[in-house]
Amino acid sequence: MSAIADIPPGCVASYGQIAEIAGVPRGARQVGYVLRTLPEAKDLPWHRVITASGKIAFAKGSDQFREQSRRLAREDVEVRNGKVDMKVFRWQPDLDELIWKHAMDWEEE
DNA sequence: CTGATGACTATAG
DNA sequence: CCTATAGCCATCA
Repeated sequence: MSAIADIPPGCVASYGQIAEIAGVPRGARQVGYVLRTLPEAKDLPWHRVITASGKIAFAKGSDQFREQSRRLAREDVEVRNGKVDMKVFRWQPDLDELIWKHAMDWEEE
């Protein structure tokens, strides 16, 4: 089970958050491990996974760092100085359903 | 089995 | 904001 695949475009989630959703309350490091040994052919949105403080988990300037920033920027996620504004881009699983619901309401009006 | 490692996190100074 | 510390836990040598 990879909760990572459920992260919608334009949002990010922390390693701990992913772990929790996946049913592993303290598996933040394991999530990192999984991503590290990730098969490329999976098409998993690994770039939407960042640290709890909103920072990209790579060293600024590294290839991976640039790759992730680029992918995020492309998903309309604003990356400033290697960090993402969690208050704005943090993914909240329930939010999906809410937005969906509201979308329905809007259509009715 | 034991100890080191790391795409982590929370807390304290 | 940054460093130090201490938990955390699957994987590996």
